[in-house]
Amino acid sequence: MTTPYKDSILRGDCIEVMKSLPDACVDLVFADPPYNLQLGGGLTRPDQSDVDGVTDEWDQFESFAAYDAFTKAWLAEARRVLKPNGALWVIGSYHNIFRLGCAVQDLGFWIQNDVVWVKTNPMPNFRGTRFANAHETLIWAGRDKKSRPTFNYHSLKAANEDVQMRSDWTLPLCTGQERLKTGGKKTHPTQKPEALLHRVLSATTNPGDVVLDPFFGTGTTGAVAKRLGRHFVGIERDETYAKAAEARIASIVPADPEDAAPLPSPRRQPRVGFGQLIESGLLAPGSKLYCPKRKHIARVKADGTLDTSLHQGSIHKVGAGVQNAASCNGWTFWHYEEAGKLAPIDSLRSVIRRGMN
Amino acid sequence: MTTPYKDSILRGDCIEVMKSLPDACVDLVFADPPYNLQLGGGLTRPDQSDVDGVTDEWDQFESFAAYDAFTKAWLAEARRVLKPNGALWVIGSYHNIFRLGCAVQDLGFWIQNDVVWVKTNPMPNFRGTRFANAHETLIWAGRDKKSRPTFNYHSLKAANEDVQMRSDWTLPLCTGQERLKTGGKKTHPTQKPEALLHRVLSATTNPGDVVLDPFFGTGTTGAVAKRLGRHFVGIERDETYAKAAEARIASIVPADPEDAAPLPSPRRQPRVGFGQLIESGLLAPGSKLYCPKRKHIARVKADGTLDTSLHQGSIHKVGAGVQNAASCNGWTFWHYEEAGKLAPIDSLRSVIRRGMN
DNA sequence: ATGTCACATGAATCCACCT
DNA sequence: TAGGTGGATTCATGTGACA
Repeated sequence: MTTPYKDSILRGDCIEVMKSLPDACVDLVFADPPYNLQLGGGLTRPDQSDVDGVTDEWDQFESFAAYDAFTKAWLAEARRVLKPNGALWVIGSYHNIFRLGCAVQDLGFWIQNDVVWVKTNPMPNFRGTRFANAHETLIWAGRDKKSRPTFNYHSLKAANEDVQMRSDWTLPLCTGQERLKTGGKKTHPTQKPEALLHRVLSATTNPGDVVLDPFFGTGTTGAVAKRLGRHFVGIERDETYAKAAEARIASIVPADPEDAAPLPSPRRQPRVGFGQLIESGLLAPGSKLYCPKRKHIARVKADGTLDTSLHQGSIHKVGAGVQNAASCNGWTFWHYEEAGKLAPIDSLRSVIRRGMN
Repeated sequence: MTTPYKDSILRGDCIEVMKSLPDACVDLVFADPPYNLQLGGGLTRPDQSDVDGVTDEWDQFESFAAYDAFTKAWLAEARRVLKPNGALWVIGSYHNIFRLGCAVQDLGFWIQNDVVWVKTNPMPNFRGTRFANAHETLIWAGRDKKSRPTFNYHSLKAANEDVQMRSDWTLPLCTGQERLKTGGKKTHPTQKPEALLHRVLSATTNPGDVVLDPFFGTGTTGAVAKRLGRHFVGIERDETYAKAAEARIASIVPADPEDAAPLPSPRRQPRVGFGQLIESGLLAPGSKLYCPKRKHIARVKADGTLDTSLHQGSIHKVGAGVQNAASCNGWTFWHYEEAGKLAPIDSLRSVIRRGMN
């Protein structure tokens, strides 16, 4: 399916603009919604300076109700334009993240993780009345419970000292050269660091995917998407921000497609059956396989099954059987002998796979 | 005002029991309510052993609506029994924290901070499908917008190497000797570490204050309160938990009020992965890395892995691969070129680390 | 006593594909 | 769509056996 408006910034209110997009046309939505909605949106009442407690609480309730209505409206549209296996990221602070998270769940999204962006250089709390607000929260959710969102597990692990990536990410704020300036002042009050979007997009999209950002601002999502070989659709109602984003993205040089591809996952490699090892002559019928400690021995049969005195069947079933386990990965459990040493039969599968290229 | 039931554990449903308490009688509420986990079938580790998930009856709810109704009911009572300047702490994970936070706001509490408990030793993700769930979230809120909750800013700062205490707390899980056992098995599936409560109570209560915990469990709140010279009121409906808590608290020796009990360790040095060099723009996708003698060349990929014609993966795996070695420290093996000279990528990691201080 | 290694375990919404 | 099967998948820490 082709996505309209690919790699461009649409002007207008994101709810209205999303309504003009077809169903199921984007792979990912990344959203950094405002939480300090001012009068312009017509969503909150004015902040009365001298009110009694009752009115104060009522006012607070009204504001929350209006914010919730706004949140549900844009999230519903975002969900509609997501593909079945699409996913959503939203980011917020304690002012709005609980309302966002609640709406995400109520609309049928299925949360995969919440992630905390721990800031290396947060703004201190000057008045000494609270803890320094040193983090923001992101929510990663599939379109629904059945969705299987993209997750480049092996890339993340390899990039993280071969240890799986955790839900806490320590990253600096957007400062210095990266921070867009207009006349010496910051162009946008809450510009997100590209490193944050880099991690989001390289973790949960593939090259060529389309990422929608309904609160595009100065276009960090678009800039990183372009650099990583992903497509973006931005929505922004403030022309100043949109113009700044366009200029910024125009200057981005995309990575070579070869460099943008995530590490291939074993789950997506071509399937090689155990029988192919015998067919190809890598293992002879009648040869013996051993568990790592040589405690269990099985005989290879010509039809691609294993045989012990007690168990017959696939390498997995027999491996589970001899261990009295519920399941077993026969490729790593069973070993063949060569020059007196044992090696997993998985290494023979690799030989077959190499021959398939 | 005297508080009834001080330093004791009340048996029963927390909503009913709280209704029997007078208005405005406690200084702090700490609550660790059921998380409504909604786990699927069984989960096994890669070594085939079973994961002991939380499948207790008390964590089961019909729907989000049922959970929300329960949440609002106990929070409303908690708010009623709080003094005007009293405060609330709740803890949860992404399964329930957004619903908790919403209810907290809707009922008129005023959030001071959200705090993330970053776990040093979380359970990994065993199937490689998500980020390791390595944190939980706490919300600290005043009874209402006008409340001025206790906050021991200066003692926190002094105990934190004279740096302002932040909203991210790095602490280990409750394991080892601290974990209560019954017949060799854990007494409670979700016992919280005392270090966490220590930080909560020393930060936001004064000696002599009364702390109510409506989900007392095995009484971590009571144990820490007693040690720190605070009073507690616990509510627990499971007699086994309540009994265990009573025995535990009886053995606690209160600290001498003069003693500044040591606060748990400061935050650990976060891991810096090779991926962060690319995320931060220190290395561009497609740039080349060399071994010291330029015999081997690898290309940097956007996902934080390396690629030669033969090997793909982490800097360490690829370094080992090209040398045909069992292992390799990629940080010192791989070099980048600058002004015609080679420098180890470890020097770029130092740049990242400097930015994190 | 000291070091090594095997083993256990923690609030977990934890698979993909084919028939 | 429900069920069956192939086969992919873990980090930090504490305890205890054993050399």
